Amino acid sequence: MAQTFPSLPAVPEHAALEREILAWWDDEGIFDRLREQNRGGERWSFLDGPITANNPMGVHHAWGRTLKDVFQRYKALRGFDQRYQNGFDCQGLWVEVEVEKSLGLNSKRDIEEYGVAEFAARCKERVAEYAEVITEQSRRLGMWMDWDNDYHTFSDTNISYIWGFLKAVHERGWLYTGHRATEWCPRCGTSISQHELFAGEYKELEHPSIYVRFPLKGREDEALVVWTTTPWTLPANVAAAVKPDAEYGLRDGQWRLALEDAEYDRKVKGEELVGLEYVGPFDEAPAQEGIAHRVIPWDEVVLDEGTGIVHIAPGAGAEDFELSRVHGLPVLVPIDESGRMLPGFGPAEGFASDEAADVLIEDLRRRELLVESGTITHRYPTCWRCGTPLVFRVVDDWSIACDEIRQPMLDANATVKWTPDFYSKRMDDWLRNMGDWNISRKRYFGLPLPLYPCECGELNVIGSRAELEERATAGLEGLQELHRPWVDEVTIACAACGKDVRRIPEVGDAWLDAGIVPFSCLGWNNPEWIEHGYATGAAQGLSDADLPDHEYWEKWFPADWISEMREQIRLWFYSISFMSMTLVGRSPYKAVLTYEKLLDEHGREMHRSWGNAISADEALDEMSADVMRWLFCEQNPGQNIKFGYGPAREVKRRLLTLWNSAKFFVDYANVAGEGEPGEPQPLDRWLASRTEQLVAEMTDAYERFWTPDLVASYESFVDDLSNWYIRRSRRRFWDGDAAALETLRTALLRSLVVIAPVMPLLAEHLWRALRPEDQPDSIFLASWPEAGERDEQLLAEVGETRRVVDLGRQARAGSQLALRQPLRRLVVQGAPLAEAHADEIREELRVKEVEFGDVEATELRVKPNLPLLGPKLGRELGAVRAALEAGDFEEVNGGFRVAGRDLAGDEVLVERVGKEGWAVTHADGITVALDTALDPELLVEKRVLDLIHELNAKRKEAGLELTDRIVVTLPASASDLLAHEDWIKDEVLATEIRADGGSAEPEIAKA
RNA sequence: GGGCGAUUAGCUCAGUUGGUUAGAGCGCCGCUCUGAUAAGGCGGAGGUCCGUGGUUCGAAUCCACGAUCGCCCA
Repeated sequence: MAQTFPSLPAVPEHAALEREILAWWDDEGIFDRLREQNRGGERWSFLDGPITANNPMGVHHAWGRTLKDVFQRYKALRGFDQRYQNGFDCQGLWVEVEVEKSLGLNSKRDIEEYGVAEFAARCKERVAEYAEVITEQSRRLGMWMDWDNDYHTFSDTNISYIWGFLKAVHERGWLYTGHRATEWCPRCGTSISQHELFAGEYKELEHPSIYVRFPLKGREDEALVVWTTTPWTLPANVAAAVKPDAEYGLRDGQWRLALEDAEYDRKVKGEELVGLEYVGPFDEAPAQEGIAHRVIPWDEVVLDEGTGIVHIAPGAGAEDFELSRVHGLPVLVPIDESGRMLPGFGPAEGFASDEAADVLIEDLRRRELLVESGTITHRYPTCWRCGTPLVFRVVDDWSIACDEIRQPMLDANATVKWTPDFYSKRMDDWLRNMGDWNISRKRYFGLPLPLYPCECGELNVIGSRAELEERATAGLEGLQELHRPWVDEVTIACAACGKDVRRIPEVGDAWLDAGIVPFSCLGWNNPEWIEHGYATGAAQGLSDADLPDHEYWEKWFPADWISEMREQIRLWFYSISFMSMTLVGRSPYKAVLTYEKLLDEHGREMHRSWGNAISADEALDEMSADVMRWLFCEQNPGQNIKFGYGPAREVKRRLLTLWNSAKFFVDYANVAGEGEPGEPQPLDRWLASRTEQLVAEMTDAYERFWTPDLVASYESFVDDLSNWYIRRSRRRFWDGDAAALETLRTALLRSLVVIAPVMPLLAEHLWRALRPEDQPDSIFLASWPEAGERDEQLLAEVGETRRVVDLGRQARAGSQLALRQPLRRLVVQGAPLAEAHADEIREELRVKEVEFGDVEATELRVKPNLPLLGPKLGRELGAVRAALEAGDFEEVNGGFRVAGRDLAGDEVLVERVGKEGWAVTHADGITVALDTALDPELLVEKRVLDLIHELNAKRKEAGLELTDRIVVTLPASASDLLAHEDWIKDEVLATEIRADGGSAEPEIAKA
């Protein structure tokens, strides 16, 4: 081996070597070369779900991005042509809120005063800034993507494709508008969806707690008493609900739920109150004009708080709204988007809903309708973005009816291969339960919904930018991009009556933006390829992405594989599937890898305020990219990962074994120079087979998208490599045996290729240190090592041999005899495969002789071979087992007679225990017996070995090189050891040994 | 209320088609090897395999019911 290798430091400096490799990849254009190499090969279509370009990436993103990169790298090593387009999610409320924060804007009114055009510019700048940050972090993680060709969901191209989808939806008759009761954030001025509600906090808040009289009509001096903590909802009251089967009592002119031990003037069932009319609390307000207030029945009336009579305001409560549908009640919405009382709603108009309380209470008191007034502290939901307490509103929303697409989506899901597979059931469950898709948001920087309803009743839906330009009657000249405010200036002619119509002001749900990606990025229905055609509108200047033609879409749709976290079942997986099923009736993906949530290493959520959050930058610096990737790959994706520096330290230590093995090779290969190749050994063939086994296991795990098996297989391989092959072969390396070195190097190189997708940087570094000159300079340009033939017999033999050695070590440990004490004999029974490896067992256990045969032990232990005897004996097995355990059996020519049955030799497992003067151990049917008798020769050899050990320790202490020769001076008392002079010289690289030393200790000097 | 997961050593987790004494890593204690190792090896302590029933010759594993935790839906 003429090559010399750059020496490796004792431990890897991960962060430094990673930066070096990243820079080298850039300098050499390795990624470009890889794509060039695979161009035109078989396709493997990956589709990247967009990451929100709104903040730096978090460690939880790094998990997903690691998985994506692992499988793209694997497929690339196998020569697949792939798309590497990264995606950024660019518009919607997430971006708006961050921009508002940075600008100090506090409401929609603030935004409008700031200027919607200016605001859009700031949003765009924020996206550009964080797209760059995330890109840099992703590169640092080792992710290979086509970074200048990202797709941005706010491009006009993307928007135009979504318009096409919405038009298709409308043509199918699925698009409708309607009322909806929703939690509402008065600061953000938009509704809070259910999942956003859970993301927010319930805070302990103090609110008014008041009891109000509702005088009954036609019953002088009788009134219902209701309780509320939201006085601002009273001007919207239209009904009062009672529980029909509960008892109510009248006392002092007030109807309330009847208490058991109280006296009343009259008691009735709730149902008797139903239908009564009453005077509402703010009947004089214009909004209340013409409203008949009556008592309605409701089984869900809460009886353990309040008065058992519930004030119903369908425009200000979810349950109230539902009741309004059942009972045909009018819906009055008393507050505007910012939570202010609307004109016409009584004395507090113009006040914010929480500030209205005092005014309203005072007004009620003046009119003698107030029974009681106090405060209550309770848990109340707040906005997850800004912490503002939420209110209820009924709003107009646009939705897509989903009943017709439900079954097709379920059918499509049945064709998808999910990993882990139980997520498939979750997707089914979501699809079976999914409600209509609410697509409108009352905000600014988002997808402009292309809906132009006309007074004449026609709903015009524009299907593309081109169509907009065609039908526009004004406003086109200022249309710099398909965003507000510019797009709002464009009017079109109504298709039905020809009148000018305007767009609705709403923007779209961000999942429309992401869901169209399988079409917009791949050029669906696009007649000709447009260079940089994706970099339109707000995306201009941020990306060079082309808009490919339809032929391209045919090639790359559907995706062979996608991977995102489990939330995406009801988000991205759902939206791309919905849109694909609508447009082309096919699932947009064939296989999915989904993963759970990232927690800190103790299993708590990461929170900046708890001090347990780890940023991606910090993690990349402190634990390094490879180690992070290793942690992510080690994790079962179906379970939450506990991520932190503790687990990272463990990984670093385990990677050290690989490093040490590589370093061992480098050190000895350099010393050996052009050493003579020694005889090929069975152990070499074993390592080659073991490597093929690794390749097969790894290939299988990649094909199953199951990363934990990658890590497990690799760690087990490295353990075998280091603790069996290298340790067993050290003497050959010392001798510079080229066959051993080459065997080790081949195994290292092949194993590095198969682990490279998991830890690309370290693998590349070691590849570069070890690669033969005729191999590619980057590991990623090497090809996948197709698993070759392996000698299963040999693998089994070595497995059994190691088993015997383990048992032998246990026997030695039990006998208190140090391993440096040579022994005469080891007898092995029940391990026929190990027989060919007797020499290795002899060396490992330092015995003179290994004998395969019967251990003549004083006691036999016989156990039933259950897989055989279980089915055969059935219920009788218990008796046989008990008899064997009790020792109640006799040996009959190779088999055993027990409990009246004859058992053949293979139907039992025989172990032998206890023998005078022998140390015996057994497991799994293997028994080893170690002769512990010592004799003078063995005792001297023990002293020689002790001496060798001592001298080598001194060499190390003195800092001698591996090749330095020494002169040894022994104390005179050790002169008898000179009988083994040559042996000692050989082991400690001595040129001379004298036994005339005056000191009690042996001494060494450099020769 | 319905659906989907999880529950195994102090901690983090494996556990194949149901099979003999349920494993690994970390941590703790003791011993030990070393011409690569900051490592490695061996042993020890540490287990109600969430619980209760059932199927079976045999259950951590399969079935039923329940508990706790997490997620989704209502």
